[in-house]
Amino acid sequence: MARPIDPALQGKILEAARTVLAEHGYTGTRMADVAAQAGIATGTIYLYFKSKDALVLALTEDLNLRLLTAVSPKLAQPDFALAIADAARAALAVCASERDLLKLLYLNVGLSKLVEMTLPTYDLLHQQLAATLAKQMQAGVVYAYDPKTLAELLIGLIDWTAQACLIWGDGDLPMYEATLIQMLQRALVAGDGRQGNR
Amino acid sequence: MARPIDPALQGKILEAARTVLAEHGYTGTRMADVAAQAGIATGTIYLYFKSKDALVLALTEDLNLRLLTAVSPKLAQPDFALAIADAARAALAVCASERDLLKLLYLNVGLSKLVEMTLPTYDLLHQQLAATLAKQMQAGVVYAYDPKTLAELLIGLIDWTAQACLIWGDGDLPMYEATLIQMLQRALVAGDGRQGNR
Amino acid sequence: MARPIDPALQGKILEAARTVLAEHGYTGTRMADVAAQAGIATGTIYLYFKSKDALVLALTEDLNLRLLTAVSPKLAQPDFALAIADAARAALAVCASERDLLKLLYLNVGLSKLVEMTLPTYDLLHQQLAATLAKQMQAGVVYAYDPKTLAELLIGLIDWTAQACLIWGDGDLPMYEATLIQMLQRALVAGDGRQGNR
Amino acid sequence: MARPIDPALQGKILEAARTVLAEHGYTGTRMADVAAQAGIATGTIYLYFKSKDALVLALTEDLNLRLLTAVSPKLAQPDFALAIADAARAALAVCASERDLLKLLYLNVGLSKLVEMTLPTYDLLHQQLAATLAKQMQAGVVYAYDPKTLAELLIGLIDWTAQACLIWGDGDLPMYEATLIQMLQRALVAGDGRQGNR
DNA sequence: GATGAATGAGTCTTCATTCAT
DNA sequence: TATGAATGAAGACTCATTCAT
Repeated sequence: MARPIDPALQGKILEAARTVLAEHGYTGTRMADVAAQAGIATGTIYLYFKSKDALVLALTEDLNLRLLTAVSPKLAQPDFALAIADAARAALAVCASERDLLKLLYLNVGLSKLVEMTLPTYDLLHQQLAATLAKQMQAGVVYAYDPKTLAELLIGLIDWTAQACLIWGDGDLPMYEATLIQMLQRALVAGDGRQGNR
Repeated sequence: MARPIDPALQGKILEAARTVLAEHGYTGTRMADVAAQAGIATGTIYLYFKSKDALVLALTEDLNLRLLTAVSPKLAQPDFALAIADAARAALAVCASERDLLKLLYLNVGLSKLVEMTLPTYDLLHQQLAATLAKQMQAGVVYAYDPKTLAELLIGLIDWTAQACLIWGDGDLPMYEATLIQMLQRALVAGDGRQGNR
Repeated sequence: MARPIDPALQGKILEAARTVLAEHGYTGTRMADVAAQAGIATGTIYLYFKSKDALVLALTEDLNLRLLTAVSPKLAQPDFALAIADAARAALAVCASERDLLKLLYLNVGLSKLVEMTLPTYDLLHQQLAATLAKQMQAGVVYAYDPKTLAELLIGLIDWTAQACLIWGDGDLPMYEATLIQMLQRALVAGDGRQGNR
Repeated sequence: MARPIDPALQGKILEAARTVLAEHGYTGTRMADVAAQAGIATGTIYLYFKSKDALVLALTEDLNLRLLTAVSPKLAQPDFALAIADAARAALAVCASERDLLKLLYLNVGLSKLVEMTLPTYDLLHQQLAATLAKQMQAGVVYAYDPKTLAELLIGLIDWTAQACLIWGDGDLPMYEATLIQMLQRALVAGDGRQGNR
């Protein structure tokens, strides 16, 4: 047997891609650059990723997965006001730790493909959030909205907050975080359900 | 390009660019295609726009200007709850009428330049909204937030709503509109400040 | 590759190469495909053949050898008119049985190398034919020509017939065969030397 | 109006292509080389030819056309034995004058496309020859053969002669020519129809 | 001003070949 | 000996931009 295919190398390539893409953007990044950054030959990339697009797509899925993993458990908390706050913080934290990637994906992509394929992890997050919201609405904790639409807007709001702060803004995360969480709690939590949890 | 030779032709080019870009995306659009769509020669475009990027940028500014024009007067209303609702509706209406353009700008652009240059009309809108919010906070109508951060998040939320509904979603604008406006009013309007606004 | 380690495997590779080459042509065939067809690893091919070109060349030699083996005894017959007919038939039969290979070698090769290296088996056939013709000319059986030139043209004519019938044509071998043999006999056999050629 | 498309340039490109291809073969020729040889930019070639293959194909058609033009009038002569001789000589002369091109097309092409598309000029020649042969058969001048098959084999024989002499051989055209013409006349012309035409 | 032919830099991807295992 | 992952050179083609007319 020759060298077995190296799972670590895939990660290495993703890492290299992230670095170079963050620096030069999608169009500005050459596969050769990624290879060089990863310390491998150009052709090797194609053993792990079908194309440049596929490589970037994998990066996107990776980010979505991290978000899902971070946010999901927070949402499960019984105290919903707290759940909102924690989930928002968790999401922003992931985004902050992946600022470069975020910057790339939201600004430089230009992958029309990205649009057409619904990313599975995004859907998972959306469904979970909608379900949680629906339950809390029935419990009277959350104002009555259309759960699916609301879930969509909430994800977008958090997403945007991350962008506004980390991409265009000054990175003053606490300020954005506080504003976001207050907005969310007031917009969602009915009655006196919210007691000044920061 | 500075002083357009023929303003009508410039408009024609912008219109053509919008059509082709909406169809094929930024990368997929060739200047020759735009020229063909406009019924002119390729080189002529360069008499009106310095580059492909400049052309797309002009399109963006155009959209932003329409948004500013539509939203600005609504915000000036004395009843803030109403102002919010009207402004949101106006913004969504503009986006809906420019669905093609919106789709392009948010998904296919990939203009790294876009990031670096702050769009003047965006700033105008942002400042006006922040000022309005600040005033209403002092008046006790709006909860206390950081006005600039809040303005940013609100713009993003509306922006996202437009995208979620018109780009990814099913275009069921009333549903999204209602959800958005309720969220905004609950998140912003303090006390009993909101009375049965539609 | 010099002294094949495993002759059976070498044959297996040749067989696989023929199959894949016939299907996809020279340029369209990847060494990996040949390996897959042979059920071995890519690198293994290089233990038996120095390069892709060498592999194809070996295939060519193989065909030439078969032709030589089939045609040679026929030419040795005393009745020259019969010899011609039999030799032509034998050559066409070999070609017909190797149609795939023929197709490849004549159409898709593109090996500039092929030109520069005189194929030894081709030379053998050519020399034998020229010698036979010279002898028959001296015996007055065959018209006077330049033996070597004539031999060359005859080989070419037979070769072409095979191509015309099997590659471009409809494969109606009997028709081509009859036409070819009549042509050959009339062009070659002097006087009434030809009796009852089939 | 900008520069009008230049028909002369197309010829210039073909000429350049022929030169470079004859020197380096199909695979060995880069479009950039052709452009350089023609004194133009690489991209310009693509204004006149869709692809590398199309360029080579055009060259082939060109050669076929020259052959047709040269051979066609010769075949129309009343004295068929003379017609054969003249046609063969004309064909060989064209091939000789295009030796480089011939060399390329027959040896280095590897264009599977070439096979699949029946070249129209080839068909023309084939049909004309078959018709002439059929007429002469009815007149008793030519032995009875299947006209279409015979036409095919004759073209091939001439073609091969050109190759054998000009590509692989020593270029001693008169010898090949004489051998070819004698073969043709003996194979075709019935009775005493042939009187010592050289 | 308008034209559109010409430019030519730029890069993704393939695949024959190698070599560590 | 066999493997097949890794290599990396190589090139056709595109298309934004220019400029001669």
